[in-house]
Amino acid sequence: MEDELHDDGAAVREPLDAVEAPEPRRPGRRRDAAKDAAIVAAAHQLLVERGFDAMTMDDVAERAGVGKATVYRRWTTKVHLAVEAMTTAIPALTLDAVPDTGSLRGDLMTIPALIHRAREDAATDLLGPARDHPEIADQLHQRLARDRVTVLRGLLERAQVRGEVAPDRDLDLIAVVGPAVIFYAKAFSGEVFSPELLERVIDGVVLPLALLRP
Amino acid sequence: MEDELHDDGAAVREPLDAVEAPEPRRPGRRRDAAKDAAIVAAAHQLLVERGFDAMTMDDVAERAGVGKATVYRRWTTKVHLAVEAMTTAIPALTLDAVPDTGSLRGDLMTIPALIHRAREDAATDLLGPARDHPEIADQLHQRLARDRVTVLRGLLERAQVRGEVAPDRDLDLIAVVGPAVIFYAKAFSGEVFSPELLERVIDGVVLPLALLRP
Amino acid sequence: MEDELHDDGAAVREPLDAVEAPEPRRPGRRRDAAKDAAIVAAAHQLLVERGFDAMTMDDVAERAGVGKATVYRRWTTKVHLAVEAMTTAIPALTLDAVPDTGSLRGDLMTIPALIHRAREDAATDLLGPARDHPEIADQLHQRLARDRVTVLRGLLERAQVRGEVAPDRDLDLIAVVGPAVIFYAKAFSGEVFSPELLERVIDGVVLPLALLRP
Amino acid sequence: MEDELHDDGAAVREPLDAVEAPEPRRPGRRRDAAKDAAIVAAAHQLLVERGFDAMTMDDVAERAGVGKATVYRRWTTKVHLAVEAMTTAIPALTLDAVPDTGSLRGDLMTIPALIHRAREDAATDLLGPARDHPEIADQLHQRLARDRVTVLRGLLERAQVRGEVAPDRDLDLIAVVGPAVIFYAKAFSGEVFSPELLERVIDGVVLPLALLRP
DNA sequence: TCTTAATCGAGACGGTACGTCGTGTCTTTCC
DNA sequence: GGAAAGACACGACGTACCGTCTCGATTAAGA
Repeated sequence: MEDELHDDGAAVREPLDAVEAPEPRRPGRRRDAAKDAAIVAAAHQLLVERGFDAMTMDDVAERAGVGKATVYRRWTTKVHLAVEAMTTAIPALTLDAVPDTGSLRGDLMTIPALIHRAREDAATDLLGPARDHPEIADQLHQRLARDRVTVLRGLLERAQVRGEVAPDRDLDLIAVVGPAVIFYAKAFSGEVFSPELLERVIDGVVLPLALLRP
Repeated sequence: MEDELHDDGAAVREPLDAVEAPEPRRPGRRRDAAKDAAIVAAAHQLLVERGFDAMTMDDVAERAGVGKATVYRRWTTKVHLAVEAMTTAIPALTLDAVPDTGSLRGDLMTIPALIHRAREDAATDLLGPARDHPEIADQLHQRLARDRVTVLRGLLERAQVRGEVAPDRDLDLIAVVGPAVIFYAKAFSGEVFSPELLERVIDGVVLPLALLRP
Repeated sequence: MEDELHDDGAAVREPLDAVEAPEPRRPGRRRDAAKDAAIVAAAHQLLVERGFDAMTMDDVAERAGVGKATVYRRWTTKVHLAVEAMTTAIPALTLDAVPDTGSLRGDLMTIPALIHRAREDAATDLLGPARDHPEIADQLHQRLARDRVTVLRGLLERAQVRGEVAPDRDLDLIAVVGPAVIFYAKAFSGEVFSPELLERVIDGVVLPLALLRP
Repeated sequence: MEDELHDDGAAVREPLDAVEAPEPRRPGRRRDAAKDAAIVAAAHQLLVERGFDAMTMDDVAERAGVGKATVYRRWTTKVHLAVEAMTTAIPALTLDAVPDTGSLRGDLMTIPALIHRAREDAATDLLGPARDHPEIADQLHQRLARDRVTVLRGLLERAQVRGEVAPDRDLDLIAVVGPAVIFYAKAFSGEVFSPELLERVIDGVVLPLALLRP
């Protein structure tokens, strides 16, 4: 998924059905996957500890026990690395991960466990710098926003099938409202995510918009 | 309003009616107010053209036709200046500025004229850097978010008085939903503000939440 | 003399006789001459201690108590700085500095005091790197070689006037022989300069070539 | 001759007539002698083209069509390789190579053909770096200086036997003067070697010092 | 009018991160 | 085990930006 950003130095992969392709592996020492992990881990720690500006590429390299060239061989820029570090740390979110509780409200209330607060702060720092690297911005948006919205849409559809949600609703819009309010609250008033806030949003916004009118 | 940030350099001003105060003005050349404007203007241009990171204090000074010291005499930090530049460019928004069209929907639809798109892009860059300067973050939040939410709340109240809005609604929450969705759309999918988006949000979210059920 | 290398930052100087020229001093803070000295001194120490390759620009800056930019503002390159450091450390040599002992041999024997061994070692390191910077190479050659040869030529002329040296001799060539042999001995056999070597060269080469045949 | 520097990697070679020796050859592929030549050639070209500092080990390997490891398996250091490249390019000089013309002047005038100018420029670059590797410095000195001085001494002795050269002269010193002046001229004034320079040195320095006084 | 004090433009300065590149070593795959 | 390819640790280089300081010139107030 992050292949566009994270140049893995390998030849273009054969399609899976090209069975007889003998995998023409180039010679030469291969990139050590463990370094990737160490670097990303170090970057992530520093990002959370100090924020984007105060994180240093030298520090990343040192903490990862790696030379600077090894870092730059994989990520061309501090921004690239930071984005990867953030998005890797935030696990991809899929519909399967959300248990089907049988009611839309029940489903939605399971969400808090999926959110990683500290990371998001740091991620916000990246919105600006990433603007000049569209591919990067895209990756950031994917993990930070679109993934979640997609999952929420899935839950709404599930509930619609179940008959809980009215058939004429703009699910795309409704799915975006929750994350939007929560993000906005944090960005502009420092209001941290809390179960109370979540509940208020669910009962005050999402359900009223989605559910059948009594 | 920005007095805390914008060091005036002058002794605290006496109230106008304190006639007997002998105006203890220090000697020396007075600050040239025109410079303030030139600097803010230059900063604002660069912010919009290039974004926060790529804006340089040397560039600001040069474009303003001013020495760097003159900039730093007024704003202690690049972040301070940038925030001032952004918030100055975004005029304060008050309820009085919104014409009373007689209906909530009508009121809400007058909003587009009040939004200055380009500025907001740059403002997002400041969320990160501003985090370590709470006073600054606060100013940013004020102009970029709270002002608007307050106005919206005012409109909702007006409509509630009128009987359009149900008396039991969480107006604080509803007032925040609109800006939140629009900001989120821009930050995470580059979706620019448009009248269509606004209409979709008004008709799909704000009015359904606010209005009396039929 | 080093003006071409050491960018003064000052406007072209008026000729001395342009009395009424008001010296149009550019505005702005002037370069601190003390920094020049500190940097050159630091560079020279490190050059002698460690040699050219092991001398670091960061170290120079640190030891001089100066930022790296301050160094690079004056010398564009490590090579430029090193050459300046070497040539500054080797004081310019002029004919006046050599006492007139009354005999050519006497004059020549006063030379040892004028030679600074350690510096020359380091200077040799610069011959290679300086080759791509002709102006630089020139400065190096001036102090390391031409100055000396010029002084020796002066001594020979003095002796020629006195009648010690035959009138038909190729003084340019004879003046170069001494330094050449001594440099060659050091470069290619590590033979350090010593009064004995000097005496051997004077009595075995210079005087036989210069003096009148008995 | 360069065996100390050029690690053969092979067991000490058996004399050719040791037929019964079962050749205890270690297992594994043998080193390809052609690579040695290719590497040295590449190094030499780059040395002449760009000088020591600008020559890169990666470049050498690439131009030689060889892996970097293959280079380092043979020469432990860039300096080692460079010295080998220079000294190999400058053929060993022996007395036998100089035709006996019957006169000292005639012998000396045959020298130009033996000098390879371009190489020497690069060789100068090595004087500095080689200083910390005494064995290396020694090899450099051998080829660049001692070989020549030895040959010149031989010529002088030949002439002394012939009665051309006075019996009381310091031949060691006289033999060194010529190379010294020529090297000095090149190193410090960029004066290239030329037959004219050689003639001037021979007639102005070497012969006057060596020959019997009329 | 002279003194004093602050502002101004220009630009030097200390510090520090960035991204690049070179050396010498190590790893992988093939021969 | 040699060889080509190329990853790796280390560490220097030269550039750029931030926020501070210095210089001489200018501009008020107060004596």
